[in-house]
Amino acid sequence: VDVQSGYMASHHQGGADLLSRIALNDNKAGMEGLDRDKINKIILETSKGSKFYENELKKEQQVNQRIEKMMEQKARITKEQLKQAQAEVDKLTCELERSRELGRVIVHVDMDAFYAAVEMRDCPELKDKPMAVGSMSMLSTSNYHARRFGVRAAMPGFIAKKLCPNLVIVPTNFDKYRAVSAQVREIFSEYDPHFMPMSLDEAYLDITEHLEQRKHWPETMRTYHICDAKTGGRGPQRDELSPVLFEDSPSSSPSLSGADGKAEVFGTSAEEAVREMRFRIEQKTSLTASAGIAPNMMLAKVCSDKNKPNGQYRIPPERQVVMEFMKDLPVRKVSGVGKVTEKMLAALGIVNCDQLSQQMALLSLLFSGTSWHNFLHISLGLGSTCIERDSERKSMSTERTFGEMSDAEEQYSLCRDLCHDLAQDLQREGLKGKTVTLKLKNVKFEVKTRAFTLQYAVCTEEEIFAAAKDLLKVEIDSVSPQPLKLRLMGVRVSGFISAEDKKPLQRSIMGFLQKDGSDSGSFTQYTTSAKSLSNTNSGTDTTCYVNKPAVLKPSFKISTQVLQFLTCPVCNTEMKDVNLTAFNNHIDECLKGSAVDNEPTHLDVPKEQKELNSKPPASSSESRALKSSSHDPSCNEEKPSTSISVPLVETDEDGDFKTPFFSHRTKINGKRSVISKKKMPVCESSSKASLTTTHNLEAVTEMSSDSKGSSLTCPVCSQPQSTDDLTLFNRHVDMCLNQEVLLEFRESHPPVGHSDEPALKSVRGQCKNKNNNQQQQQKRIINTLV
DNA sequence: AGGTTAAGTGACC
DNA sequence: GTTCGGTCACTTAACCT
Repeated sequence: VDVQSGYMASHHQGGADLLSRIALNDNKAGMEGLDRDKINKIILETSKGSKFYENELKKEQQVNQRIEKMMEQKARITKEQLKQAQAEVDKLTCELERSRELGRVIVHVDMDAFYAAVEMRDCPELKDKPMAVGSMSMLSTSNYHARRFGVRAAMPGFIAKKLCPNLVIVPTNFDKYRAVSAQVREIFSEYDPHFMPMSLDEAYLDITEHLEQRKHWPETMRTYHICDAKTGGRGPQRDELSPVLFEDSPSSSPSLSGADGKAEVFGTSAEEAVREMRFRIEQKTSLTASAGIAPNMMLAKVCSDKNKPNGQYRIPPERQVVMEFMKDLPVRKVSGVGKVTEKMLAALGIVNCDQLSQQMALLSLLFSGTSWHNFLHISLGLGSTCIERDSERKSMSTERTFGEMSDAEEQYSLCRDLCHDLAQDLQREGLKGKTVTLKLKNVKFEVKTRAFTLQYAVCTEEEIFAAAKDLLKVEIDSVSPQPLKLRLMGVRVSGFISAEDKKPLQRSIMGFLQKDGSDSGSFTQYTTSAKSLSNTNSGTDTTCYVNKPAVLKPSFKISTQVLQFLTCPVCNTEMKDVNLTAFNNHIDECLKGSAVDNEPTHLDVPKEQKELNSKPPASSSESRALKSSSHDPSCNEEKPSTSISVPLVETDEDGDFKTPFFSHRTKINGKRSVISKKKMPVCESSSKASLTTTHNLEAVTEMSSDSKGSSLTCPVCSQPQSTDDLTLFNRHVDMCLNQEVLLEFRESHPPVGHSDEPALKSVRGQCKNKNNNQQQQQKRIINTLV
């Protein structure tokens, strides 16, 4: 009879409830009115006894224990506490209410069953068959026909086959999805040049400005013609307008008779603009999309699901309507509330958002600040109202699942492969990180992560492997003489040196180069790897490299600004009209080259510059990349401001799978703005990050500077500096450099990163301030390297 | 007080 | 017969200094 009822109910259901994480999740569109019991029975029978199933049971019990703890905690809450909590909640509610923003028109667009729809479009035979995209072990998505059988995304193919023996499973074809995605994004950018893609098939738009202008548009600008199969250009024979998603799928353009040449005029309202956008998407790609229109992202996201597929829904910007909408909304529908949160809330008798708002005081006592603040936002129908697309990537990883692997040699070998792949990805984006994490999943599906934070940022295969291998060794040793029986291994690098950390170094080098010291702040260095640079004159790799560094990931903007008459501090060559990136590259190369005993290649900057300026190579893949980039709205903000045409291309291998994900929730809590606005005071950032000039210098610098930054030692003259002020310190370093001590410095400190033992010396120099544990690990790594 | 580490949740398909 | 993914961000809790 009270809030406990939900919990009690689940307790008494016994077995059935124990499987809440295995049972069919019919949260998604197209899954209504299914015979859940029958489907769940099949899923259960197929899963039962498997290692996966056993592990899910274990996790389920862990969640149940969490809930029990929570209930105990709840029992200890006094009326007094509750009252006080309520006051706090009320106060915050007031503030939030005061700052409620209803003025923006936010749209969330989501392609319907995207991968499946693409495959159906390109293979008409699939049209009226239940099909899914993926493999026997995992499905990415399914068409609506298959959903009727309970087949859905994230379901293993073999179970799907049990549910639907006639299911056709098509392997994924990401290149195709990326291409279609690019088409769709072109349309998005016309309604909001700053739209935020969340994945290949999904994006948020702020169409407030568009609507403002649209009001004054003549009808001709809002008129779109239906294109038939011949004039459509895109796509194969289209006997129908779009793939059949659902038998009763609403026709997307009811006013069209289907006759060629017919046109439709769209109105000026938000609904009409979005309907127009969806119409154009369908015309262009033969695929349908659904959309939600609301005053904030959280609501827009919920709305886009409401009339899926091929529909849209709008919440007008009125508080009353918003609250009315939220009242009956199940919490699970909100992005960020997953099955565990759902279950925890259900234990407290909270299923919909109305109940959520009723229990806020209690929740504030049971959950962490961030959690209950998030709940409060949801219960008030609040969400982020500004769409920021830029944000810095926090980590990069790669992992692989495979058949049982017990042989240690094989495991090390795989580990190296992973490091190799990861290093490539990191270098493609010019990232270096300090923390290396190894992820292992054994044959019982138990996941372990083991991390180690180095004193310096790394990005090469050797460096990453040196750490990862060691972490792996510890795990292997811990179970020996039994072997580790793995089914997955992954490697991650995080703790990237941030743009803020890099800036002072640019100031430093700019101060060195331009004695007046004007400007500088806007430059962000592109840290390249010694490895990729060493290939500079060795063929395809080079061209690729030169043309690709402009991958537009948030943390990484290349300055293409032209600086006139730069003089290389190493070889003294004067370079004209070189952008900073090329210049940095040159210096790296020079430093390396002179240490390795000058190969002539590293001085070949004019050639590199020529390549930068010249037309892109004719290689088909690259011209494709260029073409798409010229339309890619993501390039907008970072367009080069100069005559040098460095193509700004999104990585064409990883595309949006690596688009950083930020839920509305993150933003609500203010974290996002904190992150993006945060300007770390220079003094607080660790010394090494701030005083490096290029990454080649960086490692050397670390050797001589104390890891905790209590005293700073000049990397050039090796004299400890009395100041803690990094600006002053940088100035000193600049001066030192100016005095051409550099040459001497270079001879006594051969740059690292080119030999077989990367950064070994810098590791050695760093151990002092570490605790024992880390010291030991560090030593192990050193041994490994040696 | 703040960084690291480990584990888990949630998101996308 | 066998078979349950890959990538990223965030939170939390425990631990360490």
